[in-house]
Amino acid sequence: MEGKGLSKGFEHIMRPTIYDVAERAGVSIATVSKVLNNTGNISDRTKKKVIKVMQELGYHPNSLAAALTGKKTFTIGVLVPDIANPFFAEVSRALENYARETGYAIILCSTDYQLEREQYYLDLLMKKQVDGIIIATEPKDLNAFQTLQSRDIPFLMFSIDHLALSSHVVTTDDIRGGYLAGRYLLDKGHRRLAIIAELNRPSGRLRLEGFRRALSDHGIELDQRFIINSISKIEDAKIASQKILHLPERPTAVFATTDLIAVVFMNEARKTNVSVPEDISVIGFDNTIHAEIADPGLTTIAQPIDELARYAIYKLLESIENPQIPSHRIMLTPSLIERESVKDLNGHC
Amino acid sequence: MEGKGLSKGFEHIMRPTIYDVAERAGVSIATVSKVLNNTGNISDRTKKKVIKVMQELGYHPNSLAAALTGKKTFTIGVLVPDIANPFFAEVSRALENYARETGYAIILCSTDYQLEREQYYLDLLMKKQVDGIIIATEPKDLNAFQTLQSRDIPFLMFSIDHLALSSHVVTTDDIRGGYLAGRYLLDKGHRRLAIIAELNRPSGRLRLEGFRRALSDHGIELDQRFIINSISKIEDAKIASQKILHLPERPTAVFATTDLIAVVFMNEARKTNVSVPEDISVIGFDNTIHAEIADPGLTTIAQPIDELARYAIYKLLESIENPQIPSHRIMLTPSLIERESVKDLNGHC
DNA sequence: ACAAATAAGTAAAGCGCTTACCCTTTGTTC
DNA sequence: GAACAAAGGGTAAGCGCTTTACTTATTTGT
Repeated sequence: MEGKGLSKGFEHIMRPTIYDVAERAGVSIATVSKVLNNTGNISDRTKKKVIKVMQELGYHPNSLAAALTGKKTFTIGVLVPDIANPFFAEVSRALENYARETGYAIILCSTDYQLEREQYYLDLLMKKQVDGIIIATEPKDLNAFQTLQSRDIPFLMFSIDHLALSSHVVTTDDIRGGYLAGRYLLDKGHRRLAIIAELNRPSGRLRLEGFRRALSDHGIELDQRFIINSISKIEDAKIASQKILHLPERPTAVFATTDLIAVVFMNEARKTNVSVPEDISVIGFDNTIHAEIADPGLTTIAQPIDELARYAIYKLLESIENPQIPSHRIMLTPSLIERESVKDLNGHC
Repeated sequence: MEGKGLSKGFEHIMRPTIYDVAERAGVSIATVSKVLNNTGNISDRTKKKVIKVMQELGYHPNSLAAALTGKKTFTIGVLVPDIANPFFAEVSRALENYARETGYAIILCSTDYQLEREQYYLDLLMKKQVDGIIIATEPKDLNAFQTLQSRDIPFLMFSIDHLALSSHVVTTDDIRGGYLAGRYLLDKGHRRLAIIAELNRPSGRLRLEGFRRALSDHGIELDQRFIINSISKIEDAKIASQKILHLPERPTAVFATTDLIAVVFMNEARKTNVSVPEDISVIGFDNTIHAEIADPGLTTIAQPIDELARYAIYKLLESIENPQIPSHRIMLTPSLIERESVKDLNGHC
């Protein structure tokens, strides 16, 4: 036993180990381990004594060593494209919260939309032996994911989907979201509708699809010229907004597939002396802080972030416990948050 | 050597270890370790062979095991109060970015302003043997930090400071920031100035202090009634804004100590038919996306987030390498981002 | 051509913990 | 009070890697 514990005279620099606790408590390391994990049969008296010593020594078990034997690190990796994007910031927050509740920590990886970083991080997470991975970046390189599959690392696609991958998926029903937006505008009496969509992203296209269906269910075909493409960045959104504002026959309502685009549109409208919602109505998507802070408040489709996160953690942990479970895809329904950016045209007929 | 590697017939479930690589490459594990870390003397031929085998096996070294011997985990913990707050989201992004560049991963912990979570996370991070910790939450419980000190875990306070703690500190010079805001408004000819400040936070009070000094340097005393307290939340900010808007003698300019407050103020002003910047000028602090997206664009004091993050990582790694280095406090100067929310009164004299 | 120097590898001892598996005490039952 | 079962605790073998100390193969100088 001698020689395993604290080197004498170096107490201040060596962190105490299980040997130190054992020695000082006059028990074996097995006993200490058992009180640590509440396993085996240990008398109350011994337990108390050991715990007391741990506190005296300021002992914190080394979870690395534990993981090396126990096989679990209680860490999960989360891959997002951009943590500074309010949507992903909210997502991270929610994921982190549920992870904590179940005793897991999160390694956050922001890929900045770069494929190479995606690879780098996936590699890193594997090296760090995370117990599972949540992926919220659009998969560019299927290879990397196939590696995950083949190495039996549980993972889950969050808020995105890929047909080539048979993994767990937790996502918002974007089609339904788009439908919801369309339906709402129609209900409010709007007939000439435009959309600014992120056509380069699957979710943007799905939202468009839902929107289109809402209209066609109502006997209206979405005019091709009223579909404007834009990525969710301020400059791009400005350009797209101006296109809409200068359309020969201006629509009475616009559906923007992200709140950011919607807010930028509202600003551009104001600059062009077009008032929201008096002259033109706007509806967004995501219900980020932008929607809440905007003036007038932005009516928007809310992704059920908290629910998504809860399911994601739940499903992931489930498949960590039992990798055999066949993969599910869970699609949660978004909901409409009504604020003041859509005018009710019905009173005016 | 036999018996250490892959259990036959279980190749698909056991991840390959250094033993498997060694066996298959016909070398010892020491050799494999050396090519892995590029240490020692290994011939090119052997190196190539080993690398080839690693690829064939899809071998990823277990960094836990490495950390258990090598003493470093290449992981740092980051404690923020709320990852969904745009400022901290940006901070996390920047920190993560610099950490990645230096080969470190980040465990992100969002305390949600709760003391108990702070403790929980600090404990977790110690268990996970992080190499260092960056703390961006205001220290409520000095005890916990003292533990860090006593256990010789390098840590660094980010964008906050505490006089009782002698640790590394990287922060924005809030006083100078407030001064900058005041100076700018004065330069633009404003004399009747108000401030909405987070008086419950040190940074808010320092910004107020700087603002006050700018005025007094100019022979103006900041009127006590023109100092409004508010936390940085929409509802609170609305109330504070209304107080200002209904002041008997309305100020010509307002300094809000966060962008969120500033933007809410702009919205409230608009609702009250007070136009920004025509009737009242506004200047914010932080230069978050809110400022950029606002209409009119919000003139604001930018915290040098990227620089702060760079220094923070740099300093932390430095003290990981060499814990003897005496603690420094680095204060970076904020800068003014000019947009359209402040009117120049000078032309009108 | 041969010792000295250097290059290329290996064996083995941990790192701090978990976990079979084993050995003592006690208490229990008839 | 003999026989047996828990309860309480200890021993020791790893987990996958790094590293020191050491052996053996290959150059190099003269």
